[in-house]
Amino acid sequence: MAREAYSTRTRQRLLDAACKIFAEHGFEGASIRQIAAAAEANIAAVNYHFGNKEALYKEVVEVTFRDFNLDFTTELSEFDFGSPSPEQIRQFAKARILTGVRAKRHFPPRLLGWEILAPRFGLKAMMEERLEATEARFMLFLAPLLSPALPAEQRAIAARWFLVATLPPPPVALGLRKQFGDQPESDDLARAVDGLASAAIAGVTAFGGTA
Amino acid sequence: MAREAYSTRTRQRLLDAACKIFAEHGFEGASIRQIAAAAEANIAAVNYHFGNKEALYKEVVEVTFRDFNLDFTTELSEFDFGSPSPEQIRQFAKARILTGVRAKRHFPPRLLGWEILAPRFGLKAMMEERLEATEARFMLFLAPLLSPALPAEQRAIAARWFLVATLPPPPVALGLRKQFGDQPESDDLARAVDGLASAAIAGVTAFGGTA
DNA sequence: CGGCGTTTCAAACGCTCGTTTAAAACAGGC
DNA sequence: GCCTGTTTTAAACGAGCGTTTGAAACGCCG
Repeated sequence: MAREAYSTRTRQRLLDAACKIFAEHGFEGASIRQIAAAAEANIAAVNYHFGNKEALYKEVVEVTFRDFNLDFTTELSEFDFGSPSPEQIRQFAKARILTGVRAKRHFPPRLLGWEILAPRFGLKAMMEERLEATEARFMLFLAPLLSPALPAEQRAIAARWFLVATLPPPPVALGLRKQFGDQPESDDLARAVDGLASAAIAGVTAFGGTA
Repeated sequence: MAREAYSTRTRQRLLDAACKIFAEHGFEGASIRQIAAAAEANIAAVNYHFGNKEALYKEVVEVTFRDFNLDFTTELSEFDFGSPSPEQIRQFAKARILTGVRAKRHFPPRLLGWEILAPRFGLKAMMEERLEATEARFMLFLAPLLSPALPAEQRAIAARWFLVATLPPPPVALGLRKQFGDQPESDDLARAVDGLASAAIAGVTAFGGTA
């Protein structure tokens, strides 16, 4: 019992350190030694608790994305899919943006960034699977904003665009954090998030048009 | 003369291969041996022609970003800064999007992605410097679209957002390329680019608002 | 053809990486 | 207080990395 707690504490320290360092440097750039040092553990502890570097990385991706609700299943489940109102979509957008900006500890967008640039170990398939699984539901959710005349393949692009636009990429998220990082509840931050949500919604609404 | 051509040909092969492989795997993930093999050259050739891996990488970033007009100085220079029309901004957005989608050979957005995630060797400073140098001009350029009531710091976010929105990130660019990669001049691609431009413009226009 | 810089090449260097090993330190049950 | 299984540790291993070396191959000029 106490023994287990003793052991799992080391394991947890390693996992926490790995989340931070993998997000920061990517899979290739992070080293076992670096992670072990940050966790104040022995180098061999990683292999003892996780098997190898790859398994550790997989677990890091798993918990990071789970914390981030990357497949946004839980986010979407709160909304009415029968007839979502624009206001609901707006709430979804704001929640998604805020998650990205607030996620300080592990900085999931960074890890996601590495995965997008260089998907590893079948994680690409895993992510695509998740995205496809929720894409159909998401299209229903987004439908009220899209012009009815929009062809199907353009709808797909619009949906992906909206997801990207509401997942603040590093240049934007970093800028926001630099401005508001110390006051995560400030009105200014809320206004900025509001602005981003407006932009995303207006953008996806205008997607089909030309003028 | 012919000797020089002989030598520079090897150098060029190395540079081409390096552009491709660095964009694909990043700095850490790419190896000199891999690059040399792709260029059908000896491993030592890299050090002979470029000094070391870091110098090669710097040159790769230099030429890739130059080709991509990353600082968009040349792009912007074609426009009227006194009183740019919305149509000019639209042209700028479309040109920027198309550049990202069409850039097949070295896939500059990928290299940019690596640099954003893990800036190296002072390139971060270089990029920030370039961006800051043109940011003021760009704000002037973008002014007609922004609500006059928008505070300064929100303008900065809006501008950055617009740049990101018109630089298709891998999920969007790859989707477009998968759909239209084999027909880079098709009407469908033009329509998709038009849609993206509309989205970016509508987004940045709506940035300040709340409804 | 012979001498001379330039360019290429195979081999080796030192280093760091992920991983393994075997012994030490630990906690709990008898 | 010893025995047992679990966890931690220092040390070493082989592999791959970026880089260096010294000689071979090359193209050119007198």
